[in-house]
Amino acid sequence: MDGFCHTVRMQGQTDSTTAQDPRQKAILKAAFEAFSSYGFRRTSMEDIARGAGMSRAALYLHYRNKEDIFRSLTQFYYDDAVAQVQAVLGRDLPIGAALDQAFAAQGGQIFAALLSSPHGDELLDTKYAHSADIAQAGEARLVAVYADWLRREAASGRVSLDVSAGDAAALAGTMMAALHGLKSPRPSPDAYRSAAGLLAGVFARALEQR
Amino acid sequence: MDGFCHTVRMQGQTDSTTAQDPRQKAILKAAFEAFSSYGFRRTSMEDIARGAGMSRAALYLHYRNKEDIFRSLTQFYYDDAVAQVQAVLGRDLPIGAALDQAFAAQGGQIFAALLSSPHGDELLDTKYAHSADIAQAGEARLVAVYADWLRREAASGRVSLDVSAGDAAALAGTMMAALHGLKSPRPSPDAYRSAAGLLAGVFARALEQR
DNA sequence: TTTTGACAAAATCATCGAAAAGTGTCATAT
DNA sequence: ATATGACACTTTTCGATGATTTTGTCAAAA
Repeated sequence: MDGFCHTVRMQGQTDSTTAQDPRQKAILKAAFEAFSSYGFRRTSMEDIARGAGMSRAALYLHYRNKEDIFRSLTQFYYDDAVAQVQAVLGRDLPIGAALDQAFAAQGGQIFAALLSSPHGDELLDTKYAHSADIAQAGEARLVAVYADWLRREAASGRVSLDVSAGDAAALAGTMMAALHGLKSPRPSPDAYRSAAGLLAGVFARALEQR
Repeated sequence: MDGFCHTVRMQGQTDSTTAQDPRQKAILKAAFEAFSSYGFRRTSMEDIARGAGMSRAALYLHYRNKEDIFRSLTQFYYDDAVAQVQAVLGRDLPIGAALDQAFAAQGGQIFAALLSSPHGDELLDTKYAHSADIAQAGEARLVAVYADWLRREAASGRVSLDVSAGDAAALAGTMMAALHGLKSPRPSPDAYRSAAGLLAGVFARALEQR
């Protein structure tokens, strides 16, 4: 597991900060390891501190408490996902390939690994309980990224928004929801990838200007 | 809430029987009311018996226990959903209308109301814990119904299965999963209907022979 | 400055027994 | 035939207890 080196922007109680700091990176990484093997409740600050190579007291110099760390991790995931999807969709690929790669980039990330861990259920609860706001904002950002892309492609005449009567946001929202649905049977990464690819093909065909 | 008058077929521990019997109908209806307002755990056999206008002892003449009642309710939902979807898809409508009506018929039913009740989470857990087999079989039946329809339409040249390389079952499965995804944000019935309609349009466009 | 050991406060856990509620199955009454 | 009251049994609930763990914040050491 790698990739804990991007910019993380906090909100609400959590201060605005970055994970550029190698210490923060180490903490998030240690927290990820601990959460995915023990779950949220069973992970103590001691566990995380030890994993990050520091004392528990030092940990409190960086994060207010366990919830704060989890929220930061959630924020990190969405920042990462948004960046990746944005990168893919900015690459001016054919519709089908763009959606396929965007879906893949979005699915195979940090949080997905967390949620498919042995304690996935509890971590999902935790996500809703402690970072519902971040998740909601993150989903909204993702929807916005897809919607922008749809509008761009529509403007250049490569896609038609007739399906949603021109409403790019509604279409993007439905795309996201449908994509989430593929995760409900807790499929293997491979099965998920293939279903996501199929779904990408469906949306591509539905959108292509004929 | 109405519609407890169809044939219910049990399996496993549950005996094969029907809900034609007005008593059974009354029991299922009472159970539905109780489950949706108290949740599964907090609903006692006494509650259901009273709601169905009989003594608790009489209830045991019809169902082995609470789990049995819940399983029967699950079975009832799927039988109903399959019948409705089958009816819609047998009506030889245009692709878009067929999917739209099928999605609607499938979503606005008994179980959907249960799961969007105040105790939706617990009831969802209950469903997985006590009737995962029925749910899985039901989902499979639904997928099969859609897959059959896809094959029929493909044979008559009205749809193309190119998106899934000719695999009707995979396509049907992805359709179902995507449809499930629309429920994750716990939308209002109206919002769900509109998202389902949009999704139906997307699949219709992707499938239409051009 | 930066980190930590140590402390007090808080939360969690296991255990207990008594009270309450719920379950399943009779013998009996309608 | 059906349905029910009543009985024995099991499960849940609750409050109280103390041991244990965890948390958050210091003053002090490196």
